[in-house]
Amino acid sequence: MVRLSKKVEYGLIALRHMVTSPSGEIVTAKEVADRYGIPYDLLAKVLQRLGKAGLISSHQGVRGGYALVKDPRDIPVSQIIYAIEGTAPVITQCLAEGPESCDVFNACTIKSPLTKVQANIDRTFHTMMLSEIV
Amino acid sequence: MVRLSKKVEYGLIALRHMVTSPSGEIVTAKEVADRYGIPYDLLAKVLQRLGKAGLISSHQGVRGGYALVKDPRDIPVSQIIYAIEGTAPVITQCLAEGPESCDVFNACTIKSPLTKVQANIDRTFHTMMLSEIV
DNA sequence: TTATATACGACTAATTCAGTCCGACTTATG
DNA sequence: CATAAGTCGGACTGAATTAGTCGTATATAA
Repeated sequence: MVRLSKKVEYGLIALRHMVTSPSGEIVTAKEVADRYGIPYDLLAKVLQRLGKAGLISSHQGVRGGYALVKDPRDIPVSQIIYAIEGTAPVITQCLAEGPESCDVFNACTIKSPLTKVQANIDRTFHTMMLSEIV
Repeated sequence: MVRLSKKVEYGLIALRHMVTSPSGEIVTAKEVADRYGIPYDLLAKVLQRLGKAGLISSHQGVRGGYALVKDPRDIPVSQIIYAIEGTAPVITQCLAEGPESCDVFNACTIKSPLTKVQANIDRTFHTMMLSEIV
């Protein structure tokens, strides 16, 4: 399975929504959830993580919400995924968590070749910017 | 999560083993399982699927086993994944199973842009050949 | 005839993901 | 200063996927 999580999908939808909104406008989690039929609680958590990662700014209290602060051309998809999932998109466990996590590590013959595949994946997600997702 | 399944990892290890074995030599599931510390039953199933897909030949009975029949330079990784998983590596459900599978489909604004990312992934797995995994 | 293999489906266990719930904190506004 | 509208964040549950196991059938070399 090589699939983006729902959280990432929801995050991208929300970010795209912000990109296409009037510049600097604050948008709430509820608005986005209603607009796109996304579970509110889940989306809220996703936006919080994007906020903590500094990809968007968050404003608490009445009339609070989230807003884009960076140029979408400067936000690679890889960064979005990392902010939401806490890990980069990595195709094997040992590449993600190190040798200890794999109980075939010593006998494994493919980890080195697979770094080539991984490099391509990296490039894909690093090159694609939020601005291209519109 | 963007990760190859254990089945695919095991399949790649086994295929690599065959590629590096003396040409045309028959290798059994047990051999490979022991050699690399892979669960036998699981590996057996993986090899059966690779056999059914025609990527390797299978031989039943005493002194049976599996052998490479194609040039590893003609076997793209995408084909290996498809043979083992039954599906191509696709980053969203709606790209894999069609609109019905997604309950946000109509409101979803990112499916079209994501096809660009998908195209890169496709190219990566389609371009990388088994011969490069050695 | 027997030992050694693959073939294949059903099943269970473990892990991950999606989604929900709840209480706390922040702040604009009447 | 009370209240409503927001974010913040952890704990929890249920669903889905993946990993691994088991049993039985079938093929075949010796």
